Amino acid sequence: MTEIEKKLENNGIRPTAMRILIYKFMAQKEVAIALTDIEDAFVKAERTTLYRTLKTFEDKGIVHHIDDGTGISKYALCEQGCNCELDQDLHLHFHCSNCDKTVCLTDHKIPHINLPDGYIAEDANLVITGICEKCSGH
Amino acid sequence: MTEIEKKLENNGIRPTAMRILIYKFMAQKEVAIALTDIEDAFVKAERTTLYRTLKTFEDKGIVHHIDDGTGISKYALCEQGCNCELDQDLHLHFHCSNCDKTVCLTDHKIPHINLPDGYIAEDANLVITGICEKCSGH
DNA sequence: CATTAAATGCACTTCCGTTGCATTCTTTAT
DNA sequence: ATAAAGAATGCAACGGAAGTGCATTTAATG
Repeated sequence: MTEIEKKLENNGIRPTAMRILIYKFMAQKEVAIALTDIEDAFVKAERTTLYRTLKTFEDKGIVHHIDDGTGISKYALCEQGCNCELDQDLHLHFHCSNCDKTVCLTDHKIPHINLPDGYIAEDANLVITGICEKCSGH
Repeated sequence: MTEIEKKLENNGIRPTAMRILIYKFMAQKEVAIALTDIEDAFVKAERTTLYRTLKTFEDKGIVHHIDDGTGISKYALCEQGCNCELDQDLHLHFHCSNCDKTVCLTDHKIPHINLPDGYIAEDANLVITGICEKCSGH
C-alpha cells in the first residue's frame, strides 16, 4: 500500500484508482486546483465523479476549499497539521491577475481584527490579488 | 434638482427615474445589496435594467462591488471620499452567517501584508464571516 | 421638431455548481 | 467462493446567477 493509499484510508476515504490519481495530480501541483483543471487532466473521467471526489476530500479534511474571488471554486491539499476545518489555519491566498493561478501562502496567517461590539467572528477569508513571483520575473 | 440627481450628474450618470429610485433604495439600506434584492423591491422593472444600473454605478464610482464569499455579487454606496477604484479604501466586509447580510466595516482597513519576494499586491479582499451585532443581540 | 445618443425591455446564452437515479464496483458476511 | 449490502461511478438533467445582442423607447441636443 502506497503512502497515498494510507493517507486516504487514514482519513476514511476509500482509495479507489480515480481518487489516487486525483490526489497525485493535486500533490504535484503547487497551485490551487479548480474542477475544470482536473477535467482537463482526466478527460476520460466523468465531471461528476471528479466533483464528488473533491467534495469527499474536502469533507474528510485532506483538502481545503479556496474562494479566490474569481467565482471559481478551487482546492488545495492541506499541509501537515492544517486545521482549516477548525478555522485555525486561516492563511491567506494570492491570486495572480496575470496567469490566473492561486496559491496558498501558508506562512502568512490572517491578522487578528478587532471587530465592533456585538460582532462575532467565525471565519475569515483574505485574498490578495496581484502579480505572482513567476509573472513578475522574481 | 435633488441631491441625488446632482450626485448622479456629478458622476456622469444620467439621472433617470429608475436610477434615482435604485439610488434611494441603496441609500436607505445600511447593508450591501444584491441584484436579487433590487429585483424583489422593484418587481415591475426588468432584471437587465437593474443589472446594468448597478454596473453603471460601479463604473462611475458611486458604488463598490463586494464579494462576500457567498457567490452572489453585492454592492454598496461609496461613502464620502471612498477611493475604492484606486485600491485606497480597502475596508473589510462582514458577512453574517445567520441573517445572510453583508456590511461594510469602513473604519476597519485591511492591514498591510508583507508578501514573499516577487509578489506584487494590487488589490485585497478580506471578508469576516460570523454573527452580526443584530443577530448576536448586541 | 428632427436627429442622435443613451436607457430600457425582451429573449437568450453561458458557466459553474449541484442533484437524482441507474449501474458498476468493492467490501463483508455467510 | 458467493451472495448481499454499501459505496463509488456514469449519465442526464436542473438551477441560479452573470452576461450579451438587438429592437424599442426615452431623453437630450441643435
